[in-house]
Amino acid sequence: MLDIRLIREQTDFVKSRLATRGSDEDVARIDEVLRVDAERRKAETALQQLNADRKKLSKEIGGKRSRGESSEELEARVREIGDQISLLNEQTSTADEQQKALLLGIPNLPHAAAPIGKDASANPVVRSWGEKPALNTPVLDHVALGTQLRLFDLERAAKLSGSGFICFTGAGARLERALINFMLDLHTCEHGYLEMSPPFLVRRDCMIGTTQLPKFEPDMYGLEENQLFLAPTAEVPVTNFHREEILPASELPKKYVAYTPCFRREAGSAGRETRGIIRVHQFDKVELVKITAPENSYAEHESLTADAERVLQLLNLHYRVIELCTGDLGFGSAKTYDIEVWSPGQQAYLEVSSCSNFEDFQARRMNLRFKDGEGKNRFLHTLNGSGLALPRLFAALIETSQQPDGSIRIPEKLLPYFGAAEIR
RNA sequence: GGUGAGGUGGCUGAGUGGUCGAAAGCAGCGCUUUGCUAAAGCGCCGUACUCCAAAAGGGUACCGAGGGUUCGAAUCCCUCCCUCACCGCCA
Repeated sequence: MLDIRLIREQTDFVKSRLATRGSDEDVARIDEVLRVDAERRKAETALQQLNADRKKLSKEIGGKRSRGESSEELEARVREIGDQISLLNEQTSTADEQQKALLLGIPNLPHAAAPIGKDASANPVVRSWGEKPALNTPVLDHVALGTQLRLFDLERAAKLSGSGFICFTGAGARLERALINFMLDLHTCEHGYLEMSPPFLVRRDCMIGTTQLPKFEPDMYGLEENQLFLAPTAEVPVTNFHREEILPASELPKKYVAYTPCFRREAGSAGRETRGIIRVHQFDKVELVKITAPENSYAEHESLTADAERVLQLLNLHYRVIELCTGDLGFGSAKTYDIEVWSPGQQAYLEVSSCSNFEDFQARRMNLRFKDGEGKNRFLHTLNGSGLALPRLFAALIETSQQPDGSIRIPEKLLPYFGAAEIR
């Protein structure tokens, strides 16, 4: 959520930053929100005056009554004021709700240095690591490999839950578990994150806090009766863990890592990148979340991205890092790096992590603050990134590690977790 | 799921219709005095919104949330949420 004061006081700046995202609608919403804001404040000022009058007169009535004097005339006047108050009350709360709804629908301002561009084709490659493996056999993709070695069963999974679900089996299930444990250990023991195992079902307020709602409700799984949502990412429960809190500066930065399954409708993505286990309705992910003072958030963003990259380096998988241009940037993000691992089977880079700095955009929505050195309450900055998302990592890993005889060689770092050197 | 008890400021805890944004204590900050691994005294000490060109200074709202009664609600009524205890059920 953008600061209404910033919108009021630096309207042109806000508009020009928003315009880089490429949506005229967002820019138009600024005028709309300013109009409603002016209305709201006008009504509120009048309301406050009336409240003050009523308060004063009511006290006078109290005084008169205790002295045994008549207060009928005053009471009539206050009753009149009361009527006006309830009218204005409605006006202010309507304007207030309108303003809030508008603000919730306006995306974050891209960072000043963000590459300008219309869509994903304009995302610059920031760096790449390793090289595409030279596989001399006919290269199998993860679906062929997985089927052949019985690592997962997509057909039977469909029997359980429909298309877009995975059921890992045997060595595949074990490899999934090994990867999760490997990543959790890496981030907790070497990168200093605190492990968390949060609920997967979260309340509506949390989904608003981390910007999944209200705008992206069609993409979420919800449980109508009790107003809970299946978290599409651990970002939601973990970031909201401190919602509505004022953290002491001494406790910053907060660094959390959590493994959770993630649930996404992926509405409208049918047929796009849907082969095998690349885009599914439920997948596992290890997520990194940081809550920091504003001064440090960009440094923390770099190190968070590096922490996620480390997973691929240790597994010896070729990847590249791209920065999202203004037109491709997520709704709440000011700056995002995507980490893309190389998939030999698809001859393409697959996104396995998206590392974002939301600045205070989420913190405002969840009223997440800290006490700074001067004792003032200020909004924190929140960041997150996958570290990493599993199915795609799984796919790239087995494709990269395939041997001429059709077996898969397990990377050295995974041996303690997997317990065998190969899958055949 | 049932029954009961509760939800007040950073914490503890008063307050059952009128000068209560809220006593008191603790913690915190500042000053004074004495002086030494501390004590005493005094003062300050919530958040949000809003008015004013700004500062100074006003104002309004907030006692779990939302409604209602009333001239006036922390205080009375209703609904909901949460916490605790006991019972039931249960991985």
